[in-house]
Amino acid sequence: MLSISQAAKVTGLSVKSIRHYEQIGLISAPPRSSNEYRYYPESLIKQLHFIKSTKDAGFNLKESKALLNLSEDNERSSADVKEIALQKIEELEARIKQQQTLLASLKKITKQCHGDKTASCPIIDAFVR
Amino acid sequence: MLSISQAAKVTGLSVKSIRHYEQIGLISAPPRSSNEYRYYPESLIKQLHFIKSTKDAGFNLKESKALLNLSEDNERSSADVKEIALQKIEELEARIKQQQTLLASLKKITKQCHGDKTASCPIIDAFVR
DNA sequence: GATTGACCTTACCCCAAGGGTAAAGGTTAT
DNA sequence: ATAACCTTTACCCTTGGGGTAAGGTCAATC
Repeated sequence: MLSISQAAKVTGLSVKSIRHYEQIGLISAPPRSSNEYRYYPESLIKQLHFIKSTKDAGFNLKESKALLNLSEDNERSSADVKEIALQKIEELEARIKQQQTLLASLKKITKQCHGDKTASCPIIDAFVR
Repeated sequence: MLSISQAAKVTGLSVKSIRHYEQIGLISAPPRSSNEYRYYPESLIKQLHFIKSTKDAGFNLKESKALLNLSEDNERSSADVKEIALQKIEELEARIKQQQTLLASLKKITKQCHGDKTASCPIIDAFVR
């Protein structure tokens, strides 16, 4: 049974995050020792590992929760999992595309700026219209 | 002199945003009529337009503030403006790159999932480790 | 036995950039 | 006068925690 700081260390999460996940019901409350300290059995450590992985993969906590539920559901169909993943892929693609558009236009106007001591500035001009 | 909803309409901002910008000191407080309604002179409308443009270009409010200050500073050097823009470009490039990495690995593991009625799922497996 | 440092607890405020809603009051047109 | 719409302040909500305070606990050293 690991203490919360040990759980944080092995999972790569912060102590604060772990408490937070408990508070929002992402993981269930761990058992407490007589001094009210939280202690994490293997099953919870595994869940925390799982959440860390999904977070690293770009999912938010709500999605992590859904994935965690599916991971523990023996009756699941992989189609349900794949749907969540495909949705995230679409979302990522859209976000990337939008940022690429922003980047391109910002680069374009920035290139035209001399970047010297004079006040004349095409970047500012682009925003003034 | 435009009312706040008229100001919102012409700038493309929301009423809520305009009040928010005032509250955080991004724009100065507009004059009020005897009934305490805010009224926006041309100068403020121009500032709001400017902020909308910078926001659309991907800058956050703090950066918008800095750019707005520079836009009104006759003593500015375009180098200062360009520095902010270049910084944002770097930031965008880094974010895009990171998301592309995420996207690539997510696509890779997702492709391996059959997405059928069986429980077997390489996506879940990737998160369990 | 006492102290020290590291750990734990709850509870509160904070970030960005507003959205939503309520309660109250003002304006405009019919 | 009444409806429809506008404005005001004020408060709570969002995401994913970070920071900090005040207090309790534990293990080790003196």
